[in-house]
Amino acid sequence: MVKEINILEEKINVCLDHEGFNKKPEKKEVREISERIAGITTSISIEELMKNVTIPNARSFTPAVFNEGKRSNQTWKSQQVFALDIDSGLNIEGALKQSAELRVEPTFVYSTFSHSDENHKFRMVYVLDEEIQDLRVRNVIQTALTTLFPSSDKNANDAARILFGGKKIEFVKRGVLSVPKILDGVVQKIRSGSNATREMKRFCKASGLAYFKGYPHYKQVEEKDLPNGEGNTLFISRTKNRTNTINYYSTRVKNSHFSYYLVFSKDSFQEDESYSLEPSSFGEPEVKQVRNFPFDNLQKRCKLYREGTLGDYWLYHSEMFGLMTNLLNIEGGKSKVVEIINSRKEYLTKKEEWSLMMNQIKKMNYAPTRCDTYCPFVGECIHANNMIEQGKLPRGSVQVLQEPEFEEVDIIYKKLEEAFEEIIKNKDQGVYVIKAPTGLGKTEAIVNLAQENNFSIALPTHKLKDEVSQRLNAKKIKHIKVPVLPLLQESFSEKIEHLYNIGAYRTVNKFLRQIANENEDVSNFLQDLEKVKSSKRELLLTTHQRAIFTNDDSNSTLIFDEDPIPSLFPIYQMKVSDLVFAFTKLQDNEVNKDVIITLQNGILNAPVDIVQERSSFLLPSVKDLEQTIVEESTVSSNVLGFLNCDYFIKKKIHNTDYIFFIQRNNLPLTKRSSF
DNA sequence: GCGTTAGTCCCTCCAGCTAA
DNA sequence: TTAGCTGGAGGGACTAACGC
Repeated sequence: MVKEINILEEKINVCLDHEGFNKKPEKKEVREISERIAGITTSISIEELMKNVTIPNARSFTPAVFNEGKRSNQTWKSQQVFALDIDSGLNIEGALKQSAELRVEPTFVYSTFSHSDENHKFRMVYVLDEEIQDLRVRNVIQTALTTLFPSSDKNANDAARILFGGKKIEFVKRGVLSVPKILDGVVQKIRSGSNATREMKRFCKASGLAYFKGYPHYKQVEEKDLPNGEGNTLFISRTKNRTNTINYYSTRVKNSHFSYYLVFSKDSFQEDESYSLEPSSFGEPEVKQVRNFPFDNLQKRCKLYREGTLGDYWLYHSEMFGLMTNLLNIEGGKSKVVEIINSRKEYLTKKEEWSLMMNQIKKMNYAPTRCDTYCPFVGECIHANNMIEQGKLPRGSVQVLQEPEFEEVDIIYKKLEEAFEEIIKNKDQGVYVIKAPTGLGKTEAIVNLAQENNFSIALPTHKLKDEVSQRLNAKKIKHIKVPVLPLLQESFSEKIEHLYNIGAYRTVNKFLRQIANENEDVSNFLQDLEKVKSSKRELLLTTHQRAIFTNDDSNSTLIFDEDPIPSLFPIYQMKVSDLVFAFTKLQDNEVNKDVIITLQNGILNAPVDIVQERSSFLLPSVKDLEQTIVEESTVSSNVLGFLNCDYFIKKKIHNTDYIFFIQRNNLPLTKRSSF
């Protein structure tokens, strides 16, 4: 929930006289006020200022504060309050109506002593969201305000001006203005009037701002997009460098206090005020439009865009601005903006204003506005940085959906050890899963746990198994480990590899027993394996594969170090032609012939890219088939694995049909597994 | 008022480059 | 290796300005 603050309670610095009047001060009194007022710098709330400058107090004040206690344009120090005197040509209602149209509304208005119902004479007081400390910027603001209200008194614009008290407060608005907002109002007013180019140049000359592509050169940007360096012609206002800021919130979302910069004409800082109307020497970086933008995606993912284009949601000025800065940076986005403008007939009155805004955004290369600075639905969706990224994430970029939560490594490690302890103590059978970040020290925790407990540790590879074995030895922890298949002569290893490839694991064991008689290494391997199988309540190191495929009763608890999912659900692929070839061999066996033919047709007729169920009722006895396939040396694919799978998918890669399938291996049912 | 011209917007296609 | 990105060319649709 956005917290609304009472702007009127915010304090500002002015020089406020201590003497009140019930009429305009006489010349002598004015001289006295003038001499003393610069020394009376006062920090006062807007509300108190309103009370102090009207009857019964009606004190005089200067919007500026001064150095050395001396009131002059040279000793001007800073200013947050600006005022316009209207003595003729405009009544209060008319002035307020114009202010509202241009979105440059005064914070309060008070009538002066010579005000009457027939002749409105009043002062419009504008409070800014920051204290201005650069005289050039102060002059820009004052010129902007007098441009917005040409009927205002031209003689009351100097920096050191004293403003007398008045009759009463005629209007209050709980709001403050920013420098870019005032300039936006000026641009809107000039652009919608006649002879816009001439008037824009005239304003630039009067304010000292550089003229850039038909506009005064100023831009509201995010901190990161601010130009580098600050020269004589460049004024940069960084949010963090501002003083006495008033953090206001609009009725919707936080959108105050953007950074901005102003570019002054080459000579405007010089004493003689000479002005060059050459185009601004400070160029705006060219921004390339995003191409191939999927507007469909944006339609699905962005409520503001969706409801905006359909006309379901009434867009406020700042929201339309935000939408435009995003869409106009996309190729084809202009049409979408036009679509939005035409989506509601009520927008017709705003058409011209929005068209001007569109031109300004394009000319000044406004960057896409961030969602969280203007979107009313920002809390309702998981959104990217801005609307463009919401529709299309550029290659190589990352969208952070949720900030990670960090915790001390030591604390997490302790939690990990406690989790292991709990599993070991808990005697209930089942699978326990521990999700811990990489590098936390899971293996270390397991090794520590092994000091006082017996269980089986399954590691992904023999290499890692040996590493853990070394760590256990270093801590003098007794353990046994499953042996590694010894290096065999080429003919043997080729045969074993072939058997593994076709999925004939049972036959591998059978074959090893056969050659054990002539090969001592294999004999030792089998003996070691037997020892492991018959061990009871000893710390055992094994591999994921061995742990899944071997039924031993060495320990009741099995801990998988690292994720065993790749071993539990291995993915295989093979050419359809290999499978069909294997099936033709299997058809020689009369018992399964019909089943195999049906299975083969199922695969050949399966559509590509769609997951297919491998009908389980067609399953022949894999055990019987293993012998047939093993005997057929020309079959080299994992046919047995396929006959064990539940689902497969056919894919066409470079005009060749492939079958992909996932095999499902079960965790040992008699153990408590944890990983 | 009408036809011509210039400019804008935006789409498609192509070729070459490059991040993943 | 490959999909995504970029720059550039070309062209259709539309609009504004201009000349007659």
